[in-house]
Parts: sequence; C-alpha cells; structure tokens
Amino acid sequence: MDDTFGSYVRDRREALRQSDATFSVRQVAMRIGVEPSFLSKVERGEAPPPSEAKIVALAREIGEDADVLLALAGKVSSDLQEVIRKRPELFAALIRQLKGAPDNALLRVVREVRDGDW
Amino acid sequence: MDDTFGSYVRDRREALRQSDATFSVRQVAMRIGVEPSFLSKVERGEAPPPSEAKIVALAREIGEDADVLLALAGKVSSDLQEVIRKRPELFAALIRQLKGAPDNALLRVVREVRDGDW
DNA sequence: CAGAGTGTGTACTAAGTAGTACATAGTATA
DNA sequence: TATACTATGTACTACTTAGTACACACTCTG
Repeated sequence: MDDTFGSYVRDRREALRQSDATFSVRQVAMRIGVEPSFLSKVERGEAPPPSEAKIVALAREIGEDADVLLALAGKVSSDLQEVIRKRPELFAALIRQLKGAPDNALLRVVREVRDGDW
Repeated sequence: MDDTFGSYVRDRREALRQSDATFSVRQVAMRIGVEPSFLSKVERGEAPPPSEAKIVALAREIGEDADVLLALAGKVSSDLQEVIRKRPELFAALIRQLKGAPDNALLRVVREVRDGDW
C-alpha cells in the first residue's frame, strides 16, 4: 500500500487539532459519517481510502481541495468523469494532448477558455 | 441496468458477422479472452460491462474507438485518469470550464494546443 | 443423421470494496 | 481517583466485481 493519502490526512488533522480540539479522530469521523476505528485505519494506511463521498466530506473538514484529495486517493471525481464520458473522443484527445504540457501552458489554456468568447 | 453498451456491441458484432463468420460470440470471446457465456450475458445486459482491458480488446475487435466504448460502459480510460490525477487542480479547472462548451469550441482548443508552440 | 458450430442457462467463486461493532488501553482533567 | 475522552486492535459482514465451468438445445452442412 502506498499511503500518501492516509499520512496526509493525519498530518492535516493533527495540525488542525493544535488549535481546535474537535479535530480528534472520533469527532472528525462522526462529522464525515464513518466509525472512528475506520478513519484511524485509513489514516494509518491499514485500510484503503474511503469512498468518493467520504473523501469529499473529509476534504471539506480539513480544508483541502476535493480534487486534490481524491487524486491522492487514486481517484478522479465522478463529475469530471461524467463530463469526459459525454464526449469521449474530444476530451480524450484534449487530455492526451495536454499530458506533457507544462503547468503554465495549461494555465494559459484554462484562462483563455475562461476569458474567451466560447 | 441501462445497457447501451451490450446492445451496441451486439449490433456491431452481428453486422461484422454478415461478412465474416469468425465474428461469432464464441470466437470473439476467445479472441478477447473471456468465456462465450460471459460475452453473451454482457451483450444482453445480463452482466455489466467487463473490465477495462477486455473492453479495449473488444473495441479493437469490432473496430470502435476504445474511449467511446469505455464511455458507453460508464468508464474513463485509466491512462486519462492518471493524467488528471497528476495535476488535479489544473485539469479539474479545465474540464469543468469546458463542460458546457460546444463541440466546435472544444475542437478549436484541441487544434490550438496541437498546433501551438506549447 | 452425425458432427460441428451456434447462442444461452445455471451454478459457482475468488478477490476486492467499504465499511460496522465491540473491546481494550492509554491520557487528561476535575 | 473516578470519569471521560482519546486512539487503536480484532473480528466480522454485506455487497460488488469480474469473471469460470459446464451443460443444454438448436441449426446447418456434408
């Protein structure tokens, strides 16, 4: 098991706990709707990352971007997948083409699309 | 169960069988590496679409784009997912922004990226 | 009419997913 | 020192995924 996910979550949660005692395993687990033992196992890498819905809730809890946390868990948000599935050829072509592009090039495309008159 | 996937595969295979007898359930199943009864069930929607690897093999067999066939199966190719997972913020932003864009706008971006000096 | 090839029905399974329930042991506080 | 909250360990389970194995009945061809 790789477990960047678990350690990352643990680190973030412990950090938040410094200033807010409600960030215990128990309370966070309760807030995201899982058993404390399960969250504990996930954080220690003994259980694989939970389902997408729980990860999204967890991201909100620890103030992290949901897509980033999902990525750490080896997943891609289902709403993104749906966008791709609706036009597979076009999005497949686009994504494969941007695979090797540097970050700033990507950012430029993002901005162009945002600002442009599409 | 929705089953556009199964019917689509069946239609394509039957069409090919008109001119080539080797496109029977049995032979295609053998070529893509599953049991004939399983392919039969998949085609009739009694079993969900098979694994990504089998779908890709099937796409080759019936001469369809793998990404399109995967999309019909409700999946997104794992290599595309990996690209997204490596830079989740950027790709999430891009894809969400292009969600509602018309096909020709998407095509323009694809072409720009291909031709541009990125 | 034998044999090959066709599609399909039934039964089974091994591995992975996503957890729950409960017990235990340590720690902080009043 | 009681109590309350903390984290963790062990055991169990229901569901899903991704199929296999094998037998059956039909049809076409030599």
